[in-house]
Amino acid sequence: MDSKHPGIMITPKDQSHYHHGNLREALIQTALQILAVDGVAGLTLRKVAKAAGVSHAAPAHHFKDKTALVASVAAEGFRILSKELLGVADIHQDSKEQLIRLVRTYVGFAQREVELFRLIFGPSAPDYREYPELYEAGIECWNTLVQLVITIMKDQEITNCEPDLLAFSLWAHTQGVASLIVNQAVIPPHLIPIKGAMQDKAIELLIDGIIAASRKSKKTPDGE
Amino acid sequence: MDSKHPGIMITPKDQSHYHHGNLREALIQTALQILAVDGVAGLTLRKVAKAAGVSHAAPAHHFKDKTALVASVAAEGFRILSKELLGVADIHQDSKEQLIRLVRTYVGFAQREVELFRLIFGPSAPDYREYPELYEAGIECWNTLVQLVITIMKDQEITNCEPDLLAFSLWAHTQGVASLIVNQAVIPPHLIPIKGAMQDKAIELLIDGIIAASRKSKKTPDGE
DNA sequence: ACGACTATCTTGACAGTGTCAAGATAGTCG
DNA sequence: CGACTATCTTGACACTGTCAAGATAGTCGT
Repeated sequence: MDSKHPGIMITPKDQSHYHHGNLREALIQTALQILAVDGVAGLTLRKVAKAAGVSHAAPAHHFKDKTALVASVAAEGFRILSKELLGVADIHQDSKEQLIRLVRTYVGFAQREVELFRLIFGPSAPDYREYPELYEAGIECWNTLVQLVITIMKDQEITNCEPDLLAFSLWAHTQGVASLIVNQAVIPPHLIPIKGAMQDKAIELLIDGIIAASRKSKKTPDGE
Repeated sequence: MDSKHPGIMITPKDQSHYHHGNLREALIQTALQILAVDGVAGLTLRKVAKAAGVSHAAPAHHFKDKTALVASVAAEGFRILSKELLGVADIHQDSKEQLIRLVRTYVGFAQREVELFRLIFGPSAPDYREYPELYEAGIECWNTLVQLVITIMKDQEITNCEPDLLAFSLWAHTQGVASLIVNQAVIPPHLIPIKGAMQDKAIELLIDGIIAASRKSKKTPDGE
């Protein structure tokens, strides 16, 4: 048990500090690492405390609850995701390609940071209404997404729906793909080898659909 | 605490049985009710045992683990979902309408049985490879979905993609919508009032997209 | 420089959790 | 009727989150 997290120990930078120095941040980072190894179920306050080199009750002085710590970890997750999504925007290219890239980045994040993704979008996610930090990080992530979608819509001259709506639809689809993959949804065995291909196809289907729908509505404008 | 589950007590049908009679099934049903009230986090072996009127270690003789019980509960959830989806097939009507109905049913299930949905598709879901009962129930649910999609594809003369692929795409999208709603994903406040409308629009977008993509490919067949 | 004062961390305790071992009980079969 | 098995109970264990009380270190007023 002890040897399971060999390099995970996060020690204060300045040993002279009896007071850890920046325990709050250290706890979050430690929690992130433990989460990645042991999953949501294995993320324990006491384990985090021990790995950070403090007593089991030390976290209480920086986080009211275990939930509060989880909220901060989730917020950190949102920030990481935001950053990755922003990276997509930097690459200038065909906007349909960019859209696909966007989705791939999202799904890629989910696959790479499985447990973090589960934490953020799963049942263990804290109520964001109670944690402003989490809320802000989440909204920033959403805004990043919408901003990208708006750019792409201009490019593709899609005008038949609002950016928010399109972003939501895209988000839902992406979220679904990621969720099904990450949470190991029950998929027939003969489909498992081509799961990756299916995922790509599913994305294309949606994007083509959006564009096609936009073209259609340009010819036959629908007031609704 | 005791008064929180007033009518939840599931007692043996035949009082004369010291041996509960059918404790296994009773535990699953009790767990379903506790799950609905207290959520995944509140689903406790001891609580289930007490509500079923047996000692805290009694479940061990019917379920190897807590996870094993959860697996059975999840399997039951899949069966409920399957049944509801099948109900959609019974209603004969325009197949696009049927497709929308299908998605609505799925999302409706997620909204009505929030905690059960979280259990099935969340991190707490047991590995289906270890629980044949769960696997079978899941596959049956998937097959139900595919069967419906095949019917609809025939109706709409969609031939440019395999049913499995379309089903997966549809499933992913639906799963995403349900997941975002159920797990209270961070959504900007100004969008919350129109969340329902967005959900409907998102579905339509996908379905229109699929159909449009099918039409397109009929005119310009793409070998890939 | 010295004594309050506060922030930070430790120690110890508590109820609640899942799980295991050992014993009690009831139904079944030879 | 006695052995046998399935089923359930009791008691214990390590582990969890949380709280209260005390110890420690840094800061500030005087």
